[in-house]
Amino acid sequence: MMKPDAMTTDQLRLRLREAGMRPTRQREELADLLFRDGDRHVTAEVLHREAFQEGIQVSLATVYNTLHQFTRAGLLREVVVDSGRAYFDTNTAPHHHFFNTASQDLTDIPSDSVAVGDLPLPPAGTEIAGVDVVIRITPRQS
Amino acid sequence: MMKPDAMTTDQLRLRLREAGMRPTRQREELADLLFRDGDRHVTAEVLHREAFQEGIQVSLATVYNTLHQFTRAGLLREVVVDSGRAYFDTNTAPHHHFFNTASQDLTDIPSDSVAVGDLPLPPAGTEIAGVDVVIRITPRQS
DNA sequence: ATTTGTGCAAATCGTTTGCATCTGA
DNA sequence: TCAGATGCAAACGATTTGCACAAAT
Repeated sequence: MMKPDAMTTDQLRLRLREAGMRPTRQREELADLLFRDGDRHVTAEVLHREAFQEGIQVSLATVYNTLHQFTRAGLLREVVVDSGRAYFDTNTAPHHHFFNTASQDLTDIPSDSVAVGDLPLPPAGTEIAGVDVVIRITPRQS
Repeated sequence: MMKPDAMTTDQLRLRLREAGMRPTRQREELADLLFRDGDRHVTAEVLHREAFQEGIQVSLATVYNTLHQFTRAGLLREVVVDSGRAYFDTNTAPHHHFFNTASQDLTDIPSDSVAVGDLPLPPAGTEIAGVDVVIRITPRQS
């Protein structure tokens, strides 16, 4: 059973090639981790630890490089929810997020369940590059 | 001519007291910088430099402490738009932001010009703590 | 007098970079 | 072969912290 945005190894190698990246062992293994199980939200640290646990040998610096290269290639999207660490989302389609401030957990909001109405006109000389909606959630106290 | 959310020194000292903070010289001077001219969006670095230029003597560590204490006291709101530095907004009312990714400039969006429709139900066991909308803008190319 | 705040420098955290070494085409 | 990728450690920028000193109640 395959999630809609999962990719085969071949598709992935092709995308890397198209983005001018060689399909190296590290990039393929990280890509597999990222994309094999559908939507994921990772930090560099988390991905690095996970790779280590799976026996994938890759340095933290390479994880950072790879996350940014994948982002440039359109395979990932960076999500800003914390002014202290960067999150990367394997779902590159426009959508928004819940961020649990207690657990630091980032999850997608089903794309049709938040309607942002008319956007305001951007300031003169600028244009809109993207719209991010983050709903901050906390454990319910009761 | 006074902006609606400007505060007198006395009002401010009272708010500090209510929040359990002593009105010290540094806190009063930083508060004056922050609140005397209406809405502002500052980083710790920017506020520290500005204080220095005005001859206010205060360390960067104290600026950080003060920004967080003011935030806890409800005088400021932290705005997350960059996964590398923290911005603080003197406008604590619910509203949203433009963030110019080229100039790193943060500005308010008039509160009525973005309507976020029905909010989705938060995941089980959680409740909504806040909704942030950030419209990323770039200089218009043309 | 006692508590709280401040400043400094050092520590920490996430992230980036320089450079020698390795690897894929 | 050789441009490009990796790993490591050092550099980095933002932020926090420990602790001696100063200021507020």
